[in-house]
Amino acid sequence: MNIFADFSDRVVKAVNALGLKPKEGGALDLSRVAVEPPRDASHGDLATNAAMVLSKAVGENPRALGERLAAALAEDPDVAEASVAGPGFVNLRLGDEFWQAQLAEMLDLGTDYGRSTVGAGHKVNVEYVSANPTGPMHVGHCRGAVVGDALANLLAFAGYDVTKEYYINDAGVQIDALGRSVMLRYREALGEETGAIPEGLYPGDYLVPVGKALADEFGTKLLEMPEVEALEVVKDRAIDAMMAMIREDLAALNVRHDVFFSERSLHAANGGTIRSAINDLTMKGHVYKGKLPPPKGQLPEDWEDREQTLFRSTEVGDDIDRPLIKSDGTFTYFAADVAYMKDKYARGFEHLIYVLGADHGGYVKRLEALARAISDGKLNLTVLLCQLVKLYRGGEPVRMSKRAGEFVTLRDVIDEVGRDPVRFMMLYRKSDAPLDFDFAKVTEQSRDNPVFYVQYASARCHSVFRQAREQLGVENFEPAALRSALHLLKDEGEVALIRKLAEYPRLIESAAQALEPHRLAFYLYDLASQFHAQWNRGTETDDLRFVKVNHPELTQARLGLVQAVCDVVTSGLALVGAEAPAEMR
RNA sequence: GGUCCCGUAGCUCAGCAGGAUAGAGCAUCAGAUUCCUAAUCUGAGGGUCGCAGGUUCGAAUCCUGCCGGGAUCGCCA
Repeated sequence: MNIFADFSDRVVKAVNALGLKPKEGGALDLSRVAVEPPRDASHGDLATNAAMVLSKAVGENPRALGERLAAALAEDPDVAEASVAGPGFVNLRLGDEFWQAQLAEMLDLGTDYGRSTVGAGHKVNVEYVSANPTGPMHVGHCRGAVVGDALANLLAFAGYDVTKEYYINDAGVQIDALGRSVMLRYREALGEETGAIPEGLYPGDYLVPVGKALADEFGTKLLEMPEVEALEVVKDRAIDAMMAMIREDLAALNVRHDVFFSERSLHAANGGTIRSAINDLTMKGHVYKGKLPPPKGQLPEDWEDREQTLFRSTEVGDDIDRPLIKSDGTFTYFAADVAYMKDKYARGFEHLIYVLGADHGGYVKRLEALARAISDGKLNLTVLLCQLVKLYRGGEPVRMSKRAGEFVTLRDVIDEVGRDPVRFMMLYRKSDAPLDFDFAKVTEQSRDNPVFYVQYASARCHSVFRQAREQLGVENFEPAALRSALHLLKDEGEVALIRKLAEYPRLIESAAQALEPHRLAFYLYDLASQFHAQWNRGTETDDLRFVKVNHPELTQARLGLVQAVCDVVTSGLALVGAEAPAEMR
């Protein structure tokens, strides 16, 4: 349960009970009333801005209104103290019993604690990765993959009906190049002397086994058929092989998609699907034939004014109209997107989320325009642009040359630093800020590394349980036992920890609604920090140790708290896509 | 030139649909190990939130304009 939402209702009730009337007449606007954790814990457990937000409409001094509201809220049995502070905040302090009851509820729910229904089952499609199937995934794909996956996890946890989708760009010139590259490897496998890989083809060694497999399967048969036909076969096999490789890369990163959607399938049957999607747009008056003005600034050298079939996206919010059919009659990449988005809309999605790299920034407006045109404004569309990841090794930038086929693959990164650190670090920054990724630092198992800090909290929880079992001679602590004496948890550090845990449901909801999975990583860091602090207080004050051999009841209560911390850390790390280890070596 | 993103402590960054005295980590300095993993913790110093206006009870947060950095800019995907 989100206690902030709960108390927000209670505050609204209290406001209503005061019988406030707006000066201007009509109904009182309560939409801006909020209940939040106060910035400074010394202010109390909860704070509401209600008095400040309403004072103007009501024509009453905010502090005076606050006093009346505080008096009303003090009637609530869970409220130990209600006071007015600052410009008119009403601060609430809740009784220990309330927090102990919260903890009991957390323990009942286990790792389901924090699961929410704010999503109300709305159908959301999260499209991410969508790397071209022309080679293994490289680091550039990594951030979008993790952000998209964690976001999808988060949305599902918050009650949305989420589909994780991968759009396979298996059409277009890069696939032709892939086909010809593999054809070369195929002939090579048959013993032909093929020489150097020509410019424009993919030189990577990873295509060698694909050529070999073709040689094994077909022998020289492909050489005997017309080249166009042979290339189709080769492309088929090559795409399959590349996607198999990509799926393995994704699995290594703990990324799993529900749907792999092929761009090529849209082009099948002579582009019928795309043609019909364009027809739909045409019927709605969004398509015309014409010429685009040249881009401002410096004119491309080979600029030629040509007539194309254009999407009148400027009428639905874009800056410039966008080509659908090239001057030579073939479809643009965007044309396939029209059909693809139409398909998503037909599948019943209410919200489409695209996780794209910063280099696709120029694509955002036309996608938004397209969503409006296709659905008459009913379809929600959000593009999450992930800024670039800069790789460093001990402070020095890592150079990559795509042309020479020298790039750091995703697999290289995972092998070197491990899956969990990669996932966590990719989320330990908001996605619209660039991210520096230093191999040395991420590998380091130290305080400089937030991944280990959080995972250590999980390990420490398990360690406390191990110690408790040993010292108390108990084989296993029953869930009921952990809950039996929670009333003994009165230390301010313990209650503070429960408060922090109580923020989790609200965090899930707000992070999901804001589409900001990084908040989860920061929350986990904070929680771990508070837990480590409480643990260490036991080193100063013996009474505060979690395991007290002479006080089995108190120990059980504290183990209950440790269990709840463990559950939230485990749950949060699962959303991040990392493990919550029982011990660290 | 157009569009989008960023600008917060020496460095790397948080700041939750505008709220109280702007927070962490690193680095610096001073401390804590007869004690559940010191992979941890406690404390100190460190800020004109790029600049200038505006909106309002209240702005790091919203609006406008500048400055600085990055991404991108017809028939590539």
